[in-house]
Amino acid sequence: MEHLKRTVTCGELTEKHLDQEVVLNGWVHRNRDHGGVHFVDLRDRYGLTQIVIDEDADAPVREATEQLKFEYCIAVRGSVRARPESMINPEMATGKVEVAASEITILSRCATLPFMVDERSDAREDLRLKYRYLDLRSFAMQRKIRLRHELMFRVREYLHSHEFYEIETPTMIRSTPEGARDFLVPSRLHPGKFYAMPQSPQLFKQILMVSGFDRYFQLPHCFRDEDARGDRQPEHTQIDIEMSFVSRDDVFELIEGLFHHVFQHTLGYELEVPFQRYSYDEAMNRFGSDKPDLRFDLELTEFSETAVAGEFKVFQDTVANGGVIKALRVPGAGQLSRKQIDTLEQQAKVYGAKGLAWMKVTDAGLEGGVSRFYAEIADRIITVLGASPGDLLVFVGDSWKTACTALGAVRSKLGRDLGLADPTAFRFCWIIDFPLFEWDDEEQKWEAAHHLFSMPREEYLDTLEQDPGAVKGDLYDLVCNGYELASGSIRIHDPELQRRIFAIVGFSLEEAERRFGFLLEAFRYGPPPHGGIAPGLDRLVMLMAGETTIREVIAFPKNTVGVSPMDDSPTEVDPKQLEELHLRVIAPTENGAAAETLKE
RNA sequence: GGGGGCGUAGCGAAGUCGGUUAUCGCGCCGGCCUGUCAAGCCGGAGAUCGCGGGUUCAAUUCCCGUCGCUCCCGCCA
Repeated sequence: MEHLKRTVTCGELTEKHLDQEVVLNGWVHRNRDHGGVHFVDLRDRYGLTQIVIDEDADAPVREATEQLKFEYCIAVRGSVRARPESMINPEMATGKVEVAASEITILSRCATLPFMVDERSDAREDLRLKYRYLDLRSFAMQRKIRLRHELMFRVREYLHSHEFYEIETPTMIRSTPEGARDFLVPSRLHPGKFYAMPQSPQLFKQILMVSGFDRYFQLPHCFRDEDARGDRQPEHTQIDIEMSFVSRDDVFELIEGLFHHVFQHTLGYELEVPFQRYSYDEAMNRFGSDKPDLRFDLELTEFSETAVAGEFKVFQDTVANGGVIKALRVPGAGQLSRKQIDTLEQQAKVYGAKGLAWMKVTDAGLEGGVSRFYAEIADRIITVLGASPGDLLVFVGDSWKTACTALGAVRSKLGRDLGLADPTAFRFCWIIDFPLFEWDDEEQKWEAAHHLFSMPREEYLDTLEQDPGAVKGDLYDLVCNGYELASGSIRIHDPELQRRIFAIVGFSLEEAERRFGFLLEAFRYGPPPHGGIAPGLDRLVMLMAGETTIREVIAFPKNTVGVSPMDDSPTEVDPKQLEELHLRVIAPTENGAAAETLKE
């Protein structure tokens, strides 16, 4: 190999290298045999270089050339020469030169490919995942993986320069069933006992604060056994951050600086900081989402008061029963067909709306849909909504949350369908003042909206128990282009306050002790006030790469059913392994009644 | 757990309101070709139309079921 080792890469040759003898290593990207002269585009991570095998090349070179096929891994020795003027390829970084081969060695051969290693390859995703190593050879994938690396590097660079320590926490921890389902790891040494894979290093990073490492970060893998989506899969990476002696604004300032740094150095994109802030209530009211896409306007309007002045009984009843009516004015969408409006309604229904009322604004006033109920107050409606002829007005009446969410979904759909969002823009915002508790209808009890360790806003401290639903927490999300990119909070460090929170969600002291005893114990020893945040690294890279699934920016992702098509995990295991772990597999029955069998 | 979409050669697609030999591009195999860069030209091989069942003289096409992938709701930061 010594003799064949590359002296240059496939991306760097220019006129400066003319007449030099070089050795290149790489893969056969293209192979153009003209009978006499023969071209090979040689590819590596760094680019493409055209190799020329002249007709009068030595016999061994010609022989090797004949054998070349796509994706053969080869070494080429040759001299750099200028391409004839008319043969310059301006599309290629190395397009002004070529390498005249004097020696070609086949390092390894490649079987017939399941798909081409090519930007234009549009193989199905499951096939790409099965042959991920081939997929990753494409420049498109290499760019994304490189972006991911650059981002991780810049994150480390920035946080290091701001006095943060990168500290690893365990990947096998105690199961603290709260939030998502845990992935479990059976213990061989302790029959019947299990570790859990962390859903996040939450408790450990808080304990690191108790330890006095007042600025911590980590890029940990986090595991959640829940159904996957485009923007989430069982295993993801966080930029986990925790700081002591800080308020919310300190966390915001740090993150804004971090993101500004990262965007500047990876994409050359100048992020606007500080980010805009919206309370949860305001975001829901104006955009119908706690992760609004701010790249386009379209804002919801409160319409309850106006609605009751009309004669549409459905809306009147909704308001009478404590619900609200939300309106969305869509400028210039008056020409949408009945069918298109139907698809908007479908979208609203997916999010729980019973229907989508609509009217069109014309020169004559209001037309179509529910307009006949509002003929009397048409002018008022037009004024309230600031509407003008050609607009489409759509409405949802329901509970506040459902009305906002459903109409917000319509807003998002319109944004997509009408192409309202600038695809090259990154519009960040903070969503703050989330409710601390949510009422769980099924269990008939209060639940932590985020997690149990978030601090209530100071003004609610005296009234926590009276009206948990009204309590806002010192909780915050970072949102970009309609995606939740991070979430965090200022934590509770007062054991007494922590106990009150546990009580509200119905944890007895014993229960709390059993689940989080080690944290509570740690908090007996002078815990500092602290808070933190955890941006999702995969989603961030996904957005930066202009992708819509995080699978595109993970080297070896799982598919939507949690399978890794390349290594075909998960798999059954050897009975011996199960025995050692003191486990027995109970096959699921048809109606999933495995639990029954288990209990006996 | 629920809803939508997709499944036809190694890959990507077309087709089929039931009817002869299932079409195209890429790739693959063979040949030709001295300047291409998604090279070109000529020829060839390659498909139980996801799987199972049903209806029918006849099913890739219609019906039922099932599996796989994907998007979404639920779930989940």
